Amino acid sequence: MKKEAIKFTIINTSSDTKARYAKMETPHGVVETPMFMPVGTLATVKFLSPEELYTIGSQVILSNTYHCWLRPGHEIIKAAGGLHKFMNYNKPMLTDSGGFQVFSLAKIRDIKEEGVYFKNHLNGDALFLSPELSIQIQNDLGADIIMSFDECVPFPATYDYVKDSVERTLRWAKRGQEAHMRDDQALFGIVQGGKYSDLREYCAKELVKMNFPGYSIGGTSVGEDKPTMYQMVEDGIRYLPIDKPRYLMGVGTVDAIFAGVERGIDMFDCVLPTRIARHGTAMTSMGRINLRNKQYEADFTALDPACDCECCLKYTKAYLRHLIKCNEGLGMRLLSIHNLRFLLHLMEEIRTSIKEDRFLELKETYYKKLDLGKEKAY
RNA sequence: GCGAUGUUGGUGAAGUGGUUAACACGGUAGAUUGUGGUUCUAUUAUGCGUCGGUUCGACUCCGAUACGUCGCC
Repeated sequence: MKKEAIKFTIINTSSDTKARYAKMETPHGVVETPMFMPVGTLATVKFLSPEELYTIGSQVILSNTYHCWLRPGHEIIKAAGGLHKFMNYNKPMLTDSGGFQVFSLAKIRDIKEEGVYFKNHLNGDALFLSPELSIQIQNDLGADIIMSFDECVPFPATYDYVKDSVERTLRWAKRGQEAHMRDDQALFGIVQGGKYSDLREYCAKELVKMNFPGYSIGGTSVGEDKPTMYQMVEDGIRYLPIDKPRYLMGVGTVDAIFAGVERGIDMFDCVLPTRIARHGTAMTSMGRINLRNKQYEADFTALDPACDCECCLKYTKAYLRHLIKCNEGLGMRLLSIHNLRFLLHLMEEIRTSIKEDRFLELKETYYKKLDLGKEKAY
C-alpha cells in the first residue's frame, strides 16, 4: 500500500449545507480548506513574488504541465530541484495535467486513444502528450498535488461524444495512476461528463473505484450557464467519498465559490482575478470596479476600504487608473495583489463561517452586498 | 510683392461629382473562469478652412478670401 502524500481531515461540517472546513497536510505544510489557489501557469503567479503570495494568505498555488514542458522544459526544472526550488516557493503546489491546455490553446489537435497529437501554441511544433508523459512531467516538476490527464470536452457536446470521451478519460486516469512514480505527490482524478448527469455519475463512480487521494470536477466554466454548472457539480460530487478533498477546477467568481462550497467543494482555482487585474478590473467588497473608467480619474480614495492589502492601504484609485491606462506593470501587480487578496480573504471568511456554523448567513451577506444571485455573476 | 502647393475627427491620415467619409492610434464603455502581461467586442466627424458659384446633386469642379509651407525678388 502506497504511503499517502496528503492527509485530509475534516474539522467542521455545516449543519444545513454540505460545506466543510478541513485541514490538508501536504509535503510542504498544512493548508486549510475551503481554499482558493492562485494560478501560476509559467512557474510564476504573474507579477507576484512568493513572499507577496505568503503575505496575502496564499496557501497552494498552481503551475502547469503543458507550459512548463514547453518552457523551460521539465528537465530543467527537475535539474533545478523541482518547481518549489526553481521558483523559490516553499508552500504546497499543484500542477494541472495539460489536458485543459490541449483543449484551450491548441488550434489543431487530434485526440486518439494513446494521447493527443497537436501543434503547440508557440511555434507550431508537432507535439504528442499522453497520460504517461503528463504524469512523468508532473513527477519531474514535483508538485504536492498533480492531476490526471483528461479531456475537457467543449460545451455543448453531444451525449455520444461525451460518453466516449468520459470512457477514454477514465482509461487515461488508470494509465496515469500506473505511471505515477512518486509517493510524495497526490494524484487526483477528474470527473468529466459534460452536462449529462448519468455520465457524471458513471465517471465519478469509476474514479472512486480507482481510489484517488482526491477528486476534481472538471469541464465546467466552459460556456454553460450557472444553474447548469451547479448541476454538474452536484452530479459529480454526490458519488465522491466524503473524506477526500474535492476540487472544482477553473472556478473563481464569488457566486460560484459560494455555490461550490455549499455543495461540498474544498478547492478552487481560477485565472480570473489575476487576468482581469491585468486588464484593469478589481474585485471589491462593493462589486467589480473597472479602473479604466473615467469616473476614477481624480478619485483619490482607496480601491476597497474593507481590504487590508498593500494596494488598498497605500494607493488611490486615481493612481491605479493612471498606471492601468499607461499599461504599467505596477498597476497590474497591485491589482493582482488586491484581487487575489480579495478572494483569499473571502475564503478565510468562509472557513470561519463554517467553523462557527453560519455559512449560509455569510453567503446571504455577500449575495446582498454584491447583488448576486440567479444569473447575476461577479 | 510674385509663383507653387496645402488646409478632412482628439491625433496621423485615406477618399469619391451621387445613399451611412476608409484605416490606424487615442477616447468612452463592455468582456474575461484547470492564464492572452500587449487579448476580444461595441462605440467614437449630421461633417471635409471660410464665403460664393457651376450642377438634379459638391468634401470632390470653378472663383474669391483666411491661414500654413516652400521657392523667387
